[in-house]
Amino acid sequence: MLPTTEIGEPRKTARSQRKRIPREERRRQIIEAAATLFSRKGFRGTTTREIAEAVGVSEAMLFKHFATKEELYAAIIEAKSHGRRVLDKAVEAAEREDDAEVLRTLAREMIERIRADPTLMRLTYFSALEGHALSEIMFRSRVQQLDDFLSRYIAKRIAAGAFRSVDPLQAAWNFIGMVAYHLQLRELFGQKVPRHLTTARAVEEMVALFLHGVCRA
Amino acid sequence: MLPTTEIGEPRKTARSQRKRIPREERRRQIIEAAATLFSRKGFRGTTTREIAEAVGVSEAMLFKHFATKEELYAAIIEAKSHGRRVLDKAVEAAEREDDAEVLRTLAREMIERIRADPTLMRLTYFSALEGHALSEIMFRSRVQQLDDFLSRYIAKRIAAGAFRSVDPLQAAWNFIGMVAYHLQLRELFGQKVPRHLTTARAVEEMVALFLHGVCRA
DNA sequence: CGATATGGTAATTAAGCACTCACTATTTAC
DNA sequence: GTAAATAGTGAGTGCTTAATTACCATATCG
Repeated sequence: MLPTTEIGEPRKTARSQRKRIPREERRRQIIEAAATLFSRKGFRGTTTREIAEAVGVSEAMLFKHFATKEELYAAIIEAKSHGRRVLDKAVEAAEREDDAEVLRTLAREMIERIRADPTLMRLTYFSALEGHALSEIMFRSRVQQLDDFLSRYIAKRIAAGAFRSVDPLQAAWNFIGMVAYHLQLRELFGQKVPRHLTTARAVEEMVALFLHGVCRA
Repeated sequence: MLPTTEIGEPRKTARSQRKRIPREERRRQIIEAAATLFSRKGFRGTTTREIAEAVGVSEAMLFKHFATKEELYAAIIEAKSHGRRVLDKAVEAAEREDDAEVLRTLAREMIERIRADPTLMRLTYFSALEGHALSEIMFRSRVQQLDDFLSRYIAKRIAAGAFRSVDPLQAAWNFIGMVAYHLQLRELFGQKVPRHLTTARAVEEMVALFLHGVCRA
């Protein structure tokens, strides 16, 4: 309403020790903050103002980096989707044909990574539910490579005569499903778990069930 | 701005064949429409206007029935949470100690119901992600009773010497996890599935894997 | 019939939203 | 030092949203 000249304007040049931060780093900060917020409250549930506050800059700054909120979202997917692969360690065990170790490592890696930072998991669920086109990219790059790796491994072990003749893809889904449900219960639904059921114990049960389940009877 | 008297007011009494519908039925209509929309676009992603339009009624009407959007949400949970139990048929098989049939029925029921109407599943995910306090109620009433039933059944079969001595709760989670992941892939992530992997086939693979996995070797 | 409760609406309000603009401060390059 | 480039902002804009208000229409019952 009133022109800004109204107030005495104590232009605190001295106080304005605004941190001038190089472009790329600011960009990373924004992506990081936005990812956390989106994963907690969803795309629609997060305001650009909140993101700006979390970073400690003005909203206008966000839009200097990303023309739209949507574009910021895309940048997050882009940044998060090609992280290190979950299965580096498992590949090693697979070469030695150490079945139990392959499964154990796979499960542990999945669980450890997601527990350390549930952002990506939640973001993926949110995207899928909100029907974001980008959810597919996220999903493909993360989950599907697991399916591929494990189902191929199973197929190989069947060919080698070590496993029964099950459907490799379905078998892979079955194992990954156990792990995924474990994570879902704990990270998403906050399910209370009896004390004796440690993560390690749970993983061993999954591996044992699976291996007993597929071994040639 | 202008007083409403400005326009000639063509009070179309004749055209206003407004359907006067009894209170309770309207209420149900609203809940049904809102549930569908919330499940598709989330609580925050759905506007009261959309809901009103879907019902074919003005927004004001919604607020005559439910003081706030939040209250409408609560009513949905209330209405949806005590549906028929998923496990009526499985209980029967459990009494005959027909292991394969127990698991098969359980899996089939879960899959059939959710495919027939994914509303509840999606609503549950949304609530959990959006951190709605009500998600717990939904989750408890729906998922947890499955866990309870199956883990008790497994415990019984271990005691009877039919199954290996696994952890009953973890084993139950393992099986339900397989089914849940199956649903998640198809209903949430729209995963393409090879033609030979019909639902029936998938269920049989799950049951076989589980039973081979827990039978006393 | 007329009084009354009830189903229904159009129009409005106040807040919140993504996004813009005109401008200021701080570097960096010459 | 000065100029060009770059990091940054306060104060909007116009639109959408949940929620309200003030008023209409129809059914029911004495």
